[in-house]
Amino acid sequence: MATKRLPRSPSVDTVDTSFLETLMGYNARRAALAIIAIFLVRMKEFGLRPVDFSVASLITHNPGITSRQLCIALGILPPNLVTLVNGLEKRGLISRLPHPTDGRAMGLHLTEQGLTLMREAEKKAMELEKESSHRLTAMEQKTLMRLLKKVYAQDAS
Amino acid sequence: MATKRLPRSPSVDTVDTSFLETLMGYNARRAALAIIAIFLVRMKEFGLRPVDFSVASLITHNPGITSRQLCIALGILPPNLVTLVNGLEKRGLISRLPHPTDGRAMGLHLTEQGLTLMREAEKKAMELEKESSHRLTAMEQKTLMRLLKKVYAQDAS
DNA sequence: TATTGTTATACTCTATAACTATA
DNA sequence: TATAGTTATAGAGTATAACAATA
Repeated sequence: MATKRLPRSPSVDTVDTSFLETLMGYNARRAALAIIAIFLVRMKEFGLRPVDFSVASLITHNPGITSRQLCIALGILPPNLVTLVNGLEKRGLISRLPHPTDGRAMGLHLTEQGLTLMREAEKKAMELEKESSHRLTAMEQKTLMRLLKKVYAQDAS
Repeated sequence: MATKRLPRSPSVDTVDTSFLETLMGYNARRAALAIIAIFLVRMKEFGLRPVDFSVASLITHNPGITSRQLCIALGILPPNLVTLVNGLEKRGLISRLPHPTDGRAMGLHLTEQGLTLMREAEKKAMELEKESSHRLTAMEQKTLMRLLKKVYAQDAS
């Protein structure tokens, strides 16, 4: 067996991330994950992950919304929404009522228990805003919100 | 028109998403997903998903970087990075060389093939910027980038 | 004793095909 | 024929525990 000498690689002292930081996708993903990380911790008491919360919130503000409408609004695929809705129903937070005009569809509604929980959960979610963007001024927060909406506008993904 | 009968579940004509849209996390996630969706399609020719690209890009600009450094910089857990690095190595894009001072670590480097691919991939990634934020002015893009960095600054997640 | 890299593994998230009942 | 909801399932993504080699 011949002795094979491998070249040694120079070590990196501080990692240069400057190129990645020029990419909008990288920055948007990092920012979203940072905010979601806070959300996960603070909303744990309600047993609501970000998507559960989004679904429940849309039902809150759109009584009688259908699964299909939820899927389109949130970019969730129908098979994956089933699990989410079933979970909320099993916890007694929502109920399914027959749709007034479409016999295939079901209208989703909050129960009294669901309403009580969502009132608290949405209040907490609003409080989290301060924590999520505490490094930004009020004006910067408003600007960031507007620009983010502009980025994903017209998108149904 | 006949008399309207009170339905058990009123239907929703247009979905009201106004509350969710007041939340930074919701907007940030939607924006990030919209950009990533474009990335997935356009970078398919290179066989690089967002995380593969991030790993390969950091190796490009930090020759000799270790797995541990990659994990910290990108918020990836060590066991999950192994699969990513193995994939890049099996494709002949990167190679592992012994670390100059730490016998436990390996320095990661691009191969010639990897360098050729990453030059094209990073060029394409920069072109994607126009597509990702074409609804924003140059000034707005600069502002958005700055504010996003401010949101996730000091975060290692 | 602590750290780097790794294996094994489990759990969540996301995606596709196909079925049912209604339209 | 098309659509709403569902089932089953496969593939990504992400998490923890534990181990070998080295510091």
